[in-house]
Amino acid sequence: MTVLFDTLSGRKIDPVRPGSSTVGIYLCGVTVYDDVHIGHARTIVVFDVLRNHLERTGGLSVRMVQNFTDVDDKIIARARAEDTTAAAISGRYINRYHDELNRLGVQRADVYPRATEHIGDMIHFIEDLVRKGVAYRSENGVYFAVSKFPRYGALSKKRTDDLQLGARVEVDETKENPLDFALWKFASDEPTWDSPWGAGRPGWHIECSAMSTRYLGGDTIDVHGGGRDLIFPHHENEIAQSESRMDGEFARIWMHVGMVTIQGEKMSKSLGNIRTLNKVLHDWGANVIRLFCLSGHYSKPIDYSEENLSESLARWRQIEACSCELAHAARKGALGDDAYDKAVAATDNDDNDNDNDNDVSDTGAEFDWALDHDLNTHLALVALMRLVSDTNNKIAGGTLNAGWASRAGAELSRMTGVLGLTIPEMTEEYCMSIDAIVAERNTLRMNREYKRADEIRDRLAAQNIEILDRGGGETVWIRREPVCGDAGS
RNA sequence: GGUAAGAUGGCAGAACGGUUAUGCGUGGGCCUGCAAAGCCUAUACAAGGGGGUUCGACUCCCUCUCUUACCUCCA
Repeated sequence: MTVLFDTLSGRKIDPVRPGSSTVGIYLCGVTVYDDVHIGHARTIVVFDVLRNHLERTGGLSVRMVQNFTDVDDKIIARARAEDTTAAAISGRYINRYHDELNRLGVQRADVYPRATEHIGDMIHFIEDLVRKGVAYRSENGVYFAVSKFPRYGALSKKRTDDLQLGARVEVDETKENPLDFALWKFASDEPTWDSPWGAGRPGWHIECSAMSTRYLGGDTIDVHGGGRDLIFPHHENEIAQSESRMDGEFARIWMHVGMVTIQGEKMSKSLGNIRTLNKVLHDWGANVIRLFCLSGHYSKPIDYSEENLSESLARWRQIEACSCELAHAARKGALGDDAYDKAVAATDNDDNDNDNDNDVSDTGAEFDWALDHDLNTHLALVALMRLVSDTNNKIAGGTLNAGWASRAGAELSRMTGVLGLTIPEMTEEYCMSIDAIVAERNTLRMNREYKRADEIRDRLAAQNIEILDRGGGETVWIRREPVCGDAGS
């Protein structure tokens, strides 16, 4: 059973309802007026892993909905600045979003609803709220009356009194209460939509309430999440408006992902410390970024730094090497190297003979256990790395046999699959061609023609193939994913 | 000013009321034609300060200090 920490109740809750085999997840996506950055990416990667874990390990069917906010003052401002339309701006960034997240290895959501395509739903939603007497029309728009929702502040653990005292915003005198938030804003400049109250645009929060209702069955959502910074006011307001309308619980679990920081400070436009996903992807590659995003618990901040990324790179290098080692051992077994396996079996008997098989499944269980417990990816990574180091131990001890290699190989690819890491596929032909070159080099080495042997090694290195010479004339090669490394970020 | 979260060994970062986290780094060794990778071994008094609860606390409670986030758009 998987449990996730719910921000609202402070408890760990099973995202799966009793008797159900499906989980509905709504992830608050991005406002598409600029490039996606590593902070957005972390949130999305976390939810991607959650989804993989529920689907692959839990055998559940996950419905993933992620919105695009494509109507917003910033989009409009940007459109003006570029002398184009808001739709052109949002379209451009949505395309980039898909392209970059695809490169990051993120599985596509089932639906990507856009605010502008659901104006009708939002209007109906607001009408219901007005009818219920929790929303009112004023000079500048239609507002939600926070005073009509006693639980307001429950998610962000704020009392409405405190909020009023601390308000730094300029108070809009036309509102009944400074905390009231806009459901519909009157506007005359494009883009606008007609509504029963007048032409204008929807407020920000209403889109998520309307679209999550539409795409996740209209009942209580299983998991609703996003970045920590959305807790207030965005999610708080969503709860207020949605629960006022449906008279029930809006979401069973509120899951919030910590910020990505730069030297301890939140990444933000105003500080000018944004690292775009595009750039980071170019510098480190998808696997290293994902390992970085998963290196700490999702609820805590992680610091984007050269050191931290390098550590993730080192981890990735080990995983890569392990995968090639296992493939190598499995190939050798497949070729019927009986003498080899027998020799290994003999060695195996010396120490704790048959606990080898258990090691693999134990490590797999440890991995699953970690993810089951509030998606503890850090601990899951520890399990993954243990499989790597167990393999290395066997290699060093000369006890790596084909059977273990194939089991460990399968487990490794299962784990990396859940984490969304991609080890490049290698065709049989490719492996054989590299094997042939390696054999040629080994012949040269036996003849002490080291200079020519080193040339071959260099040539392979240029193709990102690393050569590991082992005793007994055995050589293993490892395919490396090229990574630029971060040049002085 | 209000609210919340957090302070773990050189760095990163978990779990847990009593047992080695783990990884990176660093020293030494093994392996190699040389490398690289890996293995072995060593290294770390670890728990922000002060109280308390307990047979026993890094883990629970109080307090102080500091950090970050949120209170405006924000993943």
